[in-house]
Amino acid sequence: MIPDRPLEVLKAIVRDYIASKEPVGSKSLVERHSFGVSAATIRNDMAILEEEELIVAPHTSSGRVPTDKGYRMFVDQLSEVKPLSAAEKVAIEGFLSKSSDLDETLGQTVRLLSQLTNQVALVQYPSFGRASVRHIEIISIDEKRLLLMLITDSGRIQQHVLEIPGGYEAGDVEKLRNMLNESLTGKGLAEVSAIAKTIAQKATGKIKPLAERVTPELLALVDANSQEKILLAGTSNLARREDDFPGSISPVLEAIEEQVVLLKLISEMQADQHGVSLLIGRENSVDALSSTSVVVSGYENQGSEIAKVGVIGPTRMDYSSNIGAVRAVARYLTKSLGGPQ
Amino acid sequence: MIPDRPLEVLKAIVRDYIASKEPVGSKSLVERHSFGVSAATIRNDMAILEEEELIVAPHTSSGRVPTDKGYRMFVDQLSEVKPLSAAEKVAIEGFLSKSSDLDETLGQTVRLLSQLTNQVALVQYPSFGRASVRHIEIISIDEKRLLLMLITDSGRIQQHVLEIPGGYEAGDVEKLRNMLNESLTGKGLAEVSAIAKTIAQKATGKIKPLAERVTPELLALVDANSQEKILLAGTSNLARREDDFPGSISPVLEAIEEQVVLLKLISEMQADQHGVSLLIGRENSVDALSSTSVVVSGYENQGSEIAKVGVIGPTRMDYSSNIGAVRAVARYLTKSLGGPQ
DNA sequence: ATTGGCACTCAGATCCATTGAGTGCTAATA
DNA sequence: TATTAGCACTCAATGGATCTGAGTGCCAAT
Repeated sequence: MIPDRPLEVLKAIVRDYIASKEPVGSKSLVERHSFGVSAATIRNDMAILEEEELIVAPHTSSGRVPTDKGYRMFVDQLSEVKPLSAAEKVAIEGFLSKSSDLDETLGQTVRLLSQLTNQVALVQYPSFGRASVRHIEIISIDEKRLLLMLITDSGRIQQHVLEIPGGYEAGDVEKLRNMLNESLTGKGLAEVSAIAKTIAQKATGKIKPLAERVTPELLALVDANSQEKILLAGTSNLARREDDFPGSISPVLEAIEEQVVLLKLISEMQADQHGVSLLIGRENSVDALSSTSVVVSGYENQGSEIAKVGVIGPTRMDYSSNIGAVRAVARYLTKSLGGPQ
Repeated sequence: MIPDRPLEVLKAIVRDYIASKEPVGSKSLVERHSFGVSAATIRNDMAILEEEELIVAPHTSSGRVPTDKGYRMFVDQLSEVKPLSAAEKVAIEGFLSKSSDLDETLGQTVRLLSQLTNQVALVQYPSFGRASVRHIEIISIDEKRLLLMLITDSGRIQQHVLEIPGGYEAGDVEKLRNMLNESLTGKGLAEVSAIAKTIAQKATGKIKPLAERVTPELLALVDANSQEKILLAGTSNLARREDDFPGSISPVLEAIEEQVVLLKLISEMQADQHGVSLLIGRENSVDALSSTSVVVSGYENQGSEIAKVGVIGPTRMDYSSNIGAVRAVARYLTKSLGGPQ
């Protein structure tokens, strides 16, 4: 077990390094913090930390830098989540209380979070998993085109324009819509496929061709809905931290733009005691992201977690603040979504 | 007037510089191109070009680099638009022929264009200007909530969820929807405001409170619709060109993420003879973008230009290919949007 | 108008000495 | 046993000094 003072030293090293971006040495440590012991003692403590691979020296005889493991210990045991300032709280409330449209809300959330943290922010669209059909609508656009809409109880709205080469009759559309809603409203998206097919079969007379045209599209909508989607904001915040990335930022940006990769990453993350989950450096499996950390938290709609929000930035980030911000934004987002229910 | 050979030299300089990224000198010029004259002669020509501020020497006694003015002359008079390869054409067709949903189409377009050009691609959403109402729909979501939708003839769909604290009756909703559609379908968005207000006033009996609740939201939708919007893709392509930007790319990325700035920029651009319009370097008024060039083309729906697509990248870009790609994508996009009409 | 020749320039590479923050170790101390 | 002062040592970074070579501008000859 590592004694207390060395851990305090680790804490100081992480803080100083985050603040200064320079490897931190024993002398500057005793200057800035009042450990009540001499630099030589601190050096001994640092030797222990190095032994444990919590810190590392970029080159012989230079200051030390936290390792991923060091950061991990820092966030897990040594740091407290920094609560938001009053101003920040006001900003969040003002930002999120405006709209009841999901698209808008998520868009604002991600921008807000990126401003709050000065990192790249991301928000995942409510995922399909447990969602169910709230309503299906078919709207006439013109003589040969219909707009098919699927509204889920997570608030997500998916639509698709449908060509009906031979035209259609308003009454038929009406009937089909009623049929669909009667059998599908409240059903989980996973069940839609089977049910919709039986509807297409049961349909008779004039409605049949229409039903046969519409139901496959409906399934496509469900599919599209199940396609996970991520919103990003503040990419330039990452670029501003250029020198935190060995070589070039470009591969990092590429990886972040690759939604599939990101989705896989965050979907594997499980919240810890703070309600927040994070991956530090190489803890994530994406090579290009080996010098970034990801902080995410789940947000909920009607009491069940539906998706995640978070930030991604250099491992050398201010974990205390970022965890606080992500957690707060996730909470407000939950409130904002769950509120109108 | 500048004689012919110097212009040829300019052309060669631009090409070589784009390819090599190094300032190009007289010797390497005569080596790579067969001018049939000696390096000294080329030097004389270069002196003329420098006189005209078409090229410039980064430092005394080094090769030359094109100025913005030089690039401008290159694209206007010396280069031809490179036609797309067969493979690229196939890629475009395959990409764009899939979907009839505007959101999807634009999303695919912008990704396609960024892949084709290896630049940051952008597409502007159809702008409100000349759009008119195609259809208004009000859908019941649950007892206390309605979904209000506005569909414009440019294909844009805008929606908003509406709380009706006291609940509503289905029949009333139906009546209101019919009223709205009768008076508004086909009207320009600009006229909606006035008309909608008279509807709210004319409404009587039970419908009145509902109308008074819905019409302001409808106006808000029109407003939201008039809010220009840009889709971006391929930001990392810019990062990959890091060294084309003096200092840091970060301000460039910031400027590009700032939609308002970009919108202003591209909305002021008017297509030239190629159907393509471009701003080179400082020709645009945004300081952070002084070392980028913007290539855009308008795309159309039903014969009237509705918005722009294009790319943005370092001034040192391959204009011939990029102009070709942007033009082609704009055309295919027009076809893809206009087609189903 | 073109060219070979030549002196000149200057960014960038290479080399070298210096500096100083920081280390590890040891022997003395509390 | 834990701490400390002292000291030799390391090595990245800094700042000349020098060298190199691609490239220029100009001039006299063709």
